[in-house]
Amino acid sequence: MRRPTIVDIAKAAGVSKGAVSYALNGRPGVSEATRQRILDIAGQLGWAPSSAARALSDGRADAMGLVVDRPAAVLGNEPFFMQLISGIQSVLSGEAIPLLLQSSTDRELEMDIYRRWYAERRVDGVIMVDLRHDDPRLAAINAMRMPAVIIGGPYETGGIPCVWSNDAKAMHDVVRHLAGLGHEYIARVAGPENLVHTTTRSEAFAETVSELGLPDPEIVYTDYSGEQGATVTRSLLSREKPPTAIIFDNDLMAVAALGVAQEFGISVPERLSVVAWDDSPLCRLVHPALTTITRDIVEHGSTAATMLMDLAEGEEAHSRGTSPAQLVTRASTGPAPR
Amino acid sequence: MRRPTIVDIAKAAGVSKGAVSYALNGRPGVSEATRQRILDIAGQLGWAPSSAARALSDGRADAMGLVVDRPAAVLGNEPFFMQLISGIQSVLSGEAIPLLLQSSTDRELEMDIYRRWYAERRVDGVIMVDLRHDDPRLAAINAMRMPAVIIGGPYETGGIPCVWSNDAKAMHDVVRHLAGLGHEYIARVAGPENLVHTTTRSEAFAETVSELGLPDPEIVYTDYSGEQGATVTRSLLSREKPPTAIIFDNDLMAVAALGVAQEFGISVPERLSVVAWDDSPLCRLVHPALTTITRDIVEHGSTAATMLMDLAEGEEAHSRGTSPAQLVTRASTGPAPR
DNA sequence: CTCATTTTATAAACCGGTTTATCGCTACAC
DNA sequence: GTGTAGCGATAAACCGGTTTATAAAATGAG
Repeated sequence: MRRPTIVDIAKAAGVSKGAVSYALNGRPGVSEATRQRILDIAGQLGWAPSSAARALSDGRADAMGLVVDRPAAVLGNEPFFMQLISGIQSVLSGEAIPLLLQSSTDRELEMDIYRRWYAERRVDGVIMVDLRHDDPRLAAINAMRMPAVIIGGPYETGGIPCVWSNDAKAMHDVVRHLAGLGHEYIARVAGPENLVHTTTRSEAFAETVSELGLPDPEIVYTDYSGEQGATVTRSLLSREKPPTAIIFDNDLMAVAALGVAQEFGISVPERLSVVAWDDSPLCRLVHPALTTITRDIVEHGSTAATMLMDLAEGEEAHSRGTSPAQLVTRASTGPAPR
Repeated sequence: MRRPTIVDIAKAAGVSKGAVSYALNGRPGVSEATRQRILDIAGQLGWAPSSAARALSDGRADAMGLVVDRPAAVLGNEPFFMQLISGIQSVLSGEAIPLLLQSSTDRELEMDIYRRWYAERRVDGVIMVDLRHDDPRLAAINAMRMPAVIIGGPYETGGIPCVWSNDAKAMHDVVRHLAGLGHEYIARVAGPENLVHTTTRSEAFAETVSELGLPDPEIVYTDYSGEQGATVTRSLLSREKPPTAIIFDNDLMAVAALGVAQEFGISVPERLSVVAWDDSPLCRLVHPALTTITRDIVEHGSTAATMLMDLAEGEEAHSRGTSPAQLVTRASTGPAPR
């Protein structure tokens, strides 16, 4: 039951190793008859190339990597990552390139993993998520000269190509939607402050609010968890002058807010409008269904994977924006209470 | 910026390749002084062993694989997988062993992936999920003699060791809980019928119901999606004699059911009790909070990974049960309406 | 002091592919 | 008939490690 090698094939076909290699890779150097004979024998023996031998010989790993730097518990509840992964897979699977996945607990460990993967020739490149301000990973990646693509940006990427979505525009749309419904006191419950895209959204939020001449808004930062979403919502609704609309940075916190509102006897959307970010089945299932910003996360993944493949081939890759995010209005937003 | 090899180290230290190998692997054959010198130089050069070269030389891949055979869209909404993965990672990361992840669309493709991975020496073993009746993967794995561990069972595993949870006992507890609250018409909204654990739960459900002398129950099979959960719930609640309690096979469908109940003006738990399966933050966030069966999914992953490592070392591994599933009663279950 | 043993180190083979250099042979142009 | 391409195939080097066989040097026993 030993796994067959090209030497086994060569013996069986009565030719040399080299001839077998040419035949199996479809390159010139063998006659058509010999090629067919070799292919047949390889098929019979159930041969598959040893990725280790290939990698050693041509220096390519034929694998890509993704490190996810969030607490494992949070992960399972963020549809974002699995959607991203499935987008990545849709491209890589076609090339029979596996994705190496490892979760990490902090950035230092994450950089170690990158270094090790690349030094060990386990991957040809990586996709990076959760871009931070002054992100130390950028310098590390650049120093290693490892092909990489960032999900996020387009600023502060240190010259590394990225796949970005126009969060500022999306936030603008949300605020205008709410203002159009008569809301004046709009709050924003954001993700972690050190993430670049959190700041991008916050700035767009503040800008649009001020453009519209609305009172100074409140922004609260969280760790994306449902617990913090609930806590923050409770605190906001307990104010003397509570907001009439809240924009959340993911779906889980918005769902938690619905629960808190119900607990407070505040009906949605009559007395409070709620907006989530990144659509998921969850947003459609809860009652009232959540108004959200819908982005095509799967597309983010497939675009990034395609760019990474190009980079690994030695070609250039340029940052790309994704299809624009859409505001999907559902039952959780309505006219501001009088 | 070429990645350094042991030859570079050997040159720098003025010794042979072999000496470097001994030094780096902590085996006898070099003096303590030489070993230190070599280690220092390796550190300075930022050397890491080429996994390809190692794999080629000792025949080990130092990687494990997981194929997820569900539609990508469903994946993002199932906390199960990310939790399982994080459990697996918690063991593998410690050994610096990456996890190869690939999603597939059908079982044939999945078996191809296993075959290729193993033939290409990309993995030393795999973890299999979603055990089905007459699962063709079992024969394939056994024929390849590839180390593997199944999440599920303990029946129909074809002799492959597994990590299983006592679903029958859990289902028994749920039904008794509901019966204790006075419920007689209890329905079960299950996952796909061809999964072994779905049948296990269905049998336990039917058995317990009949033991308690309750009327013949209804079981409906779905694809786990929120949409089907909602559709089925709608149909059940439209019956002339609707169930007063419904047990779902995951959390998403239970959440969908809460929405449908609200839509129908049926209050939970006063007129309908709802039970979910596998706890997640979601179950705590919705209103009313969902009564669920809680299993330690992360533990499933870590146990499976440990067993797989043993198998790959050539040791035997025996199937193991996990810590028992717990019924967590929350606000979504209450006394049956009169 | 000699001989046996252990320690330290090296050269070379090996893992399974890819690739380069080489060679014999046929086909073709001149 | 000679020179030159071009085809089909092979031998051998190479990728970066591990491991075996072997040799030289240091150590110990008698």
